[in-house]
Amino acid sequence: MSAIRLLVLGAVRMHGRAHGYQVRNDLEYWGAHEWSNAKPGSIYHALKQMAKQGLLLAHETAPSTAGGPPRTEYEVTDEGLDEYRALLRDAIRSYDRNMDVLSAAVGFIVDLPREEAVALLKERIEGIREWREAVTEYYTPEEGPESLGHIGEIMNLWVHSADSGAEWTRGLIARIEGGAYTFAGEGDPFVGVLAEGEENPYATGVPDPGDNE
Amino acid sequence: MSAIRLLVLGAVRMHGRAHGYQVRNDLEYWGAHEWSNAKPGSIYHALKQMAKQGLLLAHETAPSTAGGPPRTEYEVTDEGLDEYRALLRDAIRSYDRNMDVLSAAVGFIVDLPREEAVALLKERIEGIREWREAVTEYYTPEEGPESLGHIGEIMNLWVHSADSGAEWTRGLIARIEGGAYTFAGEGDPFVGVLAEGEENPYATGVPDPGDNE
DNA sequence: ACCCTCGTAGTCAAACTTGACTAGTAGGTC
DNA sequence: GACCTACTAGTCAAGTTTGACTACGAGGGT
Repeated sequence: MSAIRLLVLGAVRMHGRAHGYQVRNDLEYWGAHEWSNAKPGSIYHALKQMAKQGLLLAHETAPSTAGGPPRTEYEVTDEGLDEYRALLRDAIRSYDRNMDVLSAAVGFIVDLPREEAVALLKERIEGIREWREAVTEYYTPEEGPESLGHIGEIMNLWVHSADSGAEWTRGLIARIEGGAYTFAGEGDPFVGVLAEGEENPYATGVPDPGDNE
Repeated sequence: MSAIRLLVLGAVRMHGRAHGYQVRNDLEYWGAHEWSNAKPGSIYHALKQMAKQGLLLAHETAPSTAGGPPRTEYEVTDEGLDEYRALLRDAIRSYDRNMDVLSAAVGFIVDLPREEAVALLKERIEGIREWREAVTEYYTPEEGPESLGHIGEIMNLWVHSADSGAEWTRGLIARIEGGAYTFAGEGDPFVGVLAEGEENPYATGVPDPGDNE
């Protein structure tokens, strides 16, 4: 599962009502193009698809205030809200070796109560531990680890990265338990979207962090 | 870019001539289903696509030795070999935040001369360093890092993971420079595919390393 | 003889992703 | 006043990925 649905649902929800271009700008503001496949086509596709599935409600709107083609505005339905929360919880809880989903979820984590966030992160650590154990046991041949040759380096890479992920998760838990950030039901929520007309302070023109692909 | 083309080219090349099911088995043997999108559909699609592009040569074959539908065997063309090497070098050199490509490349790294492997890995470290610098500088707001709120945790996650990737890379360089493994032109290459009829010692039946998605 | 399962080899439709393209308005400038 | 660029908002075809499905034969049980 890619992160795009979670990102789009989260963005629309923060606005209450948003059109595709607004979502696009928010994702750029969040830097999501750096760590997820949040390209225009994917965003518009996700909006239409989720509208078809009843997760979003589409409103046709007049041809826009300042130039350009007519736009469609979307609102999250009750069903969409359930889906959003399910995706969010799943993304935090489960270790799936692709960080885009986790990154998106971290951006929305304050939508959960503080205790639940911590509990989910602890589930995550446990999942990493289990995964690590299964993999190291499974890929340890009887003739000793050397019989794998350089192939063992692949497992080494994955285990290394799992350990690093667990360490980061433990750090985040500590900060959250230490009272950092404002979670659900703790007062004014953090505002993470651009208001209509507001410009992205991190927008293009700044040296691109070098996609050396 | 996904890892599937590199994996498929590499698998076919190791056999000299292989049909889709063989490639499929090799990838399972390598554990690629754990760390890449190597599903049957993707593999057969990649084979057909690369045949159409002239990277592979397709041979229609008699309806198989032991049951089942007729199969198509593939061979890597000269053009395909160039592509294979280009993909391999690129995958090692460039930091693209998705480990499946790197994992695949590590599996084939001994196809390169030892010095080149080390040089490419050093390029990789340099790329990570540049990426890290650009990102930390870019996403540090003037009002101090606290103004980002919990959003800063996303950057924290990515930087943490980049550092971990660099550390792993340094470790691998050290092992290679220390003489580990057998590289191109250093004698009998490591055999990493299943012979016809050979069974996968790591095959299913073993507890699945828990895809908690 | 019949059924059931397993292994072999692959196809296919539906969904998703990508990158290039369209189309309209505003604003500057020569 | 004609042209050029930038911004707004989105569409589209081509390519890729997914997960479920097909079809065939061998082997074993009853």
